[in-house]
Amino acid sequence: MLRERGITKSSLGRDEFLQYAWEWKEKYGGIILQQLKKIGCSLDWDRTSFTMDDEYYQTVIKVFIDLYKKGHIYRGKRMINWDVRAKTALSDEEVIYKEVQSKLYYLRYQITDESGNPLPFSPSGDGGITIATVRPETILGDSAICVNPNDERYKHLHGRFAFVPLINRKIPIIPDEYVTMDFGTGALKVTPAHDMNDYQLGQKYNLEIIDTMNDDGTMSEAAQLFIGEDRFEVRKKIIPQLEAAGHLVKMEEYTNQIGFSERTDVVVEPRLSLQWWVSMKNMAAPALKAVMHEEINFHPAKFKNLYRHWMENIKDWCISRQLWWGHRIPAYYTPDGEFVVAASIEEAFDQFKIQNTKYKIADIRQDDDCLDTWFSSWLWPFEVFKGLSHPGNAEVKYYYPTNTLVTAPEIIFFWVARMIMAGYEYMDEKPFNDVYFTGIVRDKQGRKMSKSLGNSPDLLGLIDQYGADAVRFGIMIASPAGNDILFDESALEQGRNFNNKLWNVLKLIKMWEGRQSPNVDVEPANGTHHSPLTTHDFALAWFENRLNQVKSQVNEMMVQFRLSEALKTIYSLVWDDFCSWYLEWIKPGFEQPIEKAVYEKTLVYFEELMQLLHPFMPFITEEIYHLLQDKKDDLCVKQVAPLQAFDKSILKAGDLLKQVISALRDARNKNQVKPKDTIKLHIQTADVADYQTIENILRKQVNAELITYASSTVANTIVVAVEKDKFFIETDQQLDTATLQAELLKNLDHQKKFLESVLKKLGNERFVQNASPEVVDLERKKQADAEARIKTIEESLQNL
RNA sequence: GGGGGCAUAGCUCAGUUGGUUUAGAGCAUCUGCCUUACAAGCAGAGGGUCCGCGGUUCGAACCCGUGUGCCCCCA
Repeated sequence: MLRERGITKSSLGRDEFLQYAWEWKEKYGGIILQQLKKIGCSLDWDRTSFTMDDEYYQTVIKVFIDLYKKGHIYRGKRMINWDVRAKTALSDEEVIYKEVQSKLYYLRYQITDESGNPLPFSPSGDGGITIATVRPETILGDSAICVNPNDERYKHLHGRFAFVPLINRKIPIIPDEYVTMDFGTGALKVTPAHDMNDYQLGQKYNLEIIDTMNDDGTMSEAAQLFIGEDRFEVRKKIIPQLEAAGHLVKMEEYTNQIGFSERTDVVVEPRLSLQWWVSMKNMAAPALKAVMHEEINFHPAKFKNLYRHWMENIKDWCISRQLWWGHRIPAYYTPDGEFVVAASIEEAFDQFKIQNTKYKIADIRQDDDCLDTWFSSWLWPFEVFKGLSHPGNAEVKYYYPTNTLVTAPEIIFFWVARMIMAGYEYMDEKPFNDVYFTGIVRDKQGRKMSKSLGNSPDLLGLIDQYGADAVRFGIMIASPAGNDILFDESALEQGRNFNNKLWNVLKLIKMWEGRQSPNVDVEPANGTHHSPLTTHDFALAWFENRLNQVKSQVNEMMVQFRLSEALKTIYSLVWDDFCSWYLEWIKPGFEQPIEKAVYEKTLVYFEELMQLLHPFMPFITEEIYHLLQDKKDDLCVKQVAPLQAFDKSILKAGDLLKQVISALRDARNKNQVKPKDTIKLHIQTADVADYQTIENILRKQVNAELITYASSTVANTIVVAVEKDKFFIETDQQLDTATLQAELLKNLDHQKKFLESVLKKLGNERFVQNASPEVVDLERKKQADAEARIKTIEESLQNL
């Protein structure tokens, strides 16, 4: 926003900058809420909260002071990015990395022998070690030379010393795995004051930190040489001097990434500076325990490992940020650098007075830095209910600990871990029971969505294009907990198509609204007696049981946070079981009435399907729920009915029916029987009664004009074997016996191989002895079934 | 440099205590259908040494080891 208006941050004072920041917040902060509403998040929109709200802000400050008093907050040194022109620290976001053509200088240092005496130095002889650097001016701050301990070239030098060229300061040669053997010469100069990584090494080996630079980028007195001259001037000047003294071995062209200040475009200088820290060890202990002992459950659980590793090796938390927007650190300084921590400048001055300060309140200055954004966010689970500003209030008592945190795995340390710590520190209790980690959405190339890449999908645009429910569907179907999802619009298309399907179901059922017949008992062709209620008993009973079964499955999945699986299951229930099977089974003929009982049951089923689907697709399901019948209640608040038991035998019968229908359709297809051509179907089975109950369905589904029961083979027919039963398709079509035979042989081969594998298992004595009886029984059943199928197929082959 | 993860159909991915009729879905592909809810659809089909190797086990996509290739987080 500022950039658009041509304003730079440095041209503004702090107060003016904050004005702009608030303006931005008011304008854009609402956009994300708008998006959440549009995608159907079911939240209490009257109770949004912001960490910079007055009361929350004060709580953050209170917590800082509290932790400081407890001794958990302290000041310590840390490497930061320094802008030598603006003479200010930069946040990481303000550093712009550019690829730069540099030179890599190979410099040779004089070394000592084993007893620490200098070896004679010559540009090529034994008495030296060569390092490579792009910043030769920093050698004046060297504290050590480091080599990889496994590097044969330098093993003899471990424990010896080297001398910094030109100033001859004696520094140790140390071995550490940090050094890469194949970069440069394999020997690294260590300059703790001017390089992040070198600083770490310095800490590890307790090396001297020699700050050779002033805050304006000129050399300091500690450098001994070139004092007061600019770092880049020094780089130019030092090379000829090194060359003259025989230290310069060679120069190479080298491309590297260098950080530039966003504000002044000068090269950023890593610099040690005083920052604020929170010590973490004590707070981490209960937070680690909570997750390891499953008082707090991670979904998926694989993140427990990650969490444990981090918590066991936790480092102190640097909470100061060189920013203006945020919670300003409540530390106050006198001009000579003394400081106190206090809620206001007045309180700070009171503290200074106790220390008999010579300064006036006007001399006191507050810390310029702000707190890390997570230092406010970690209080969220309780302070959002004002649990710290108004301890023990009714809301925090009711809501805390909260149920489930939904968040991204990338902030498991930044946010999740710290909320848990803050929960135990300030509430003496965990902040939530479950943590659900969503996947990170990536683009088709697998890249993370980011503002700078500009590859984030335009959510509102996608909603316009596909609909909110379709977008929700597309994202949820593809994202099991904690796995990244590659954003692919084809999943949204699937969602859109599903919406379309649901509308069409509504359309179909609506067509039946004024077209019901009383329940009739259609006399079946063969005169067998059917139930007095309806000929659709089987379809109704089957779907009702199937619905109850899926409800149980979905319930189980939801409890375990397996959301994408739950959605897939519901999707398949609606599209396959309800639409492709059930509705086709009960659908009356053209302009025929539907039986009242069937119609009413169908309404109930469809409503229940909408309720099952509602959490995933709230808009369309709510709409259909109300369009279907006048309703006083809303799906979004409707309680879910208790789960009901289901009858497995009827589900099995349904599966068999589906299998028979598919097999017969396949046979029709393969024999080029046109969809419109009717067939005569002859069934050879031991269970005639079973087929009679589903005869009407079967006739409709395979377009048969007649179904009879045969006691033996029917000649000149297409033979289809399903389980132990045989089906003979009689048609006017010329039969292609070769194709039929090939099909049967293929099937026979498959069954035989299967039987073979089962027999091999059962023939293994150790299997029969060790496996559980149920498993062995199952194998025996597989054997019997396979043998029966083989017999059927063989008989069919003989008939050809 | 430290840590974590992934590898299953052409593509994107499911597959939870190792045994569920010798692996599932969507998309893509092929065949046949404009069949009065739906062509954004219907009915079918094909497609997989579950990354390589070794081990544990009566039994491994699943557990262990190892190799290879990718990804992420932290520094």
